[in-house]
Amino acid sequence: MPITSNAPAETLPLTSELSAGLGGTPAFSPLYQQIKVLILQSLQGGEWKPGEAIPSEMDLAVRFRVSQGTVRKAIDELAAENLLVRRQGKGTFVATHAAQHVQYRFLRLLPDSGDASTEGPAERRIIECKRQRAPADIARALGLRSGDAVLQVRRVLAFQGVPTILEDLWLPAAPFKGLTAERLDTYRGPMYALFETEFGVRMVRAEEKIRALPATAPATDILDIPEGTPLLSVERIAYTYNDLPIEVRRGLYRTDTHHYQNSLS
Amino acid sequence: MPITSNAPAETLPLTSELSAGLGGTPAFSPLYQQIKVLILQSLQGGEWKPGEAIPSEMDLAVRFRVSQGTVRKAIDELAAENLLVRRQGKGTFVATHAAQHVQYRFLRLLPDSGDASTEGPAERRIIECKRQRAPADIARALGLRSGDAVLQVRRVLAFQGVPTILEDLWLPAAPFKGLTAERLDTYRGPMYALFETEFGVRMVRAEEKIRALPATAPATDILDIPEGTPLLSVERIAYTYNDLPIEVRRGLYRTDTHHYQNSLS
DNA sequence: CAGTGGTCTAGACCACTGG
DNA sequence: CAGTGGTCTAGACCACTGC
Repeated sequence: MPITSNAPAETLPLTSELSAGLGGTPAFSPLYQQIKVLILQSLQGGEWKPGEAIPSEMDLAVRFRVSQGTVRKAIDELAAENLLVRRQGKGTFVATHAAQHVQYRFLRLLPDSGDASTEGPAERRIIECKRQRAPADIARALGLRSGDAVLQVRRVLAFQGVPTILEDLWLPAAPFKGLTAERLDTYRGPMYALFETEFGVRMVRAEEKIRALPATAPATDILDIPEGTPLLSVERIAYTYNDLPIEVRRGLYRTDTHHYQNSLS
Repeated sequence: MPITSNAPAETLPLTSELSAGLGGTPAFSPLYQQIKVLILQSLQGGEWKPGEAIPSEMDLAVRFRVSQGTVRKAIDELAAENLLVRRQGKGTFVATHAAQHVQYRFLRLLPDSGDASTEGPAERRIIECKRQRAPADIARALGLRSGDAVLQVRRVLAFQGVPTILEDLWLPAAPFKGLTAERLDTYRGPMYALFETEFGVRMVRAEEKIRALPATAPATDILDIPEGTPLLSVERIAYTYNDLPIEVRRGLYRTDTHHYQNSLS
């Protein structure tokens, strides 16, 4: 047990300290959970960047003054949450939205026949990217004060020439200072990969609310469909480390040749 | 290592035997994976029924002649797949669709405001349950020959008096022999729980394809909505053990007061 | 209090990767 | 070949449950 450590290790994980809170719940936290938090902090602080390898399990065990098995369990959980990727014989790497074998990790829309690979990459077009005051609902979702500055992006995704997705995004202006339509247009690769490399913001997980809605004003033109055509409305809130909401995205999906795929278990 | 076992243990897990396949791939399989398969077979064979406790880790370790840690890792994975449920201090239990704190584990439709608990349980009405020959697409999805007998069930779910979901189900007739509208009507609890207790069929996972469609003939009447109203079309294939498809379900969801909720990571 | 799952360790060995 | 993650073991101890 690393409890008796006196040499300056790192941030000493101490079960006893954590347990010694105020009256309430004992708040017992296993060692590996504490290690997990420490690793998380290093990820968050940018000590290891997306795509890079983190130190080996043995190195981390020495650094945190615990056994390899304990580090292992911490990494196991982080890998299960898709924050880290293990590769036998090579190392453990920080997950990234770039250079993954799937183009868009959070996009669940697939072509009805054949697989996505036969379809080729989506064609993207940025319609606008402007700075504005946050509407009340967006501010609430992002944890901002109503009226705080946000960036709004509108874009279209097309598959094989057919415009299929119209999306509006809202991002807090502060962390994304300098984001322009030009930059979005010229970047090759997923938008979330650009966010990682340019702004150090990594999208970790997201929640989506899905509804069926009739097509109205701007969507009918942009997606070239008759008014009232049923569309899939996908409202996403994406979170970065520490469950901090960092993006609101509202998408309208045509589902005449594609479908939203979901796995339940 | 249990390789040298000569006393009749159970079904001796032998890495070497598995590796000794034909030329092709070496097909190395860790011990814990082999234990996992053995546990899976016991689940499948009904040795432990849904809701029951399986033997303790130590008992299983003795039975399979491996260490507790190896059994533990096998159970960990089965628990991660929602086939088993661990309860500290009590034991490990076979997962069940009955008596879970969520009413329908596979239903992702939630009320827009408030949580599902404030809404109360769904009211259910069976419209029909008939035996027929499988249409080609259903037969294909279920791995049957076209024309094989299937049961078709049509039902409506209503929330607070508002009919919201119209569902059609197809089940292979053989395993569900004796299923009637009467039985479905009188059963209290999720339909999947009835399938477990009455027919020994446990739904393990499912895939859903989601689209937006305009309401047409039967749905307009049953859900009491105008023709053309956008509805969420949810096509589900549910699988039992061994990835065997066992149910096709086509649902039409009203999403004016509810939404389909999904988590991405 | 006994029995269960949960944590932690230490050490041995295996499988995979790349130089 | 060395270095990495992956497997397996054995044993000690902890936390939770229910009798």
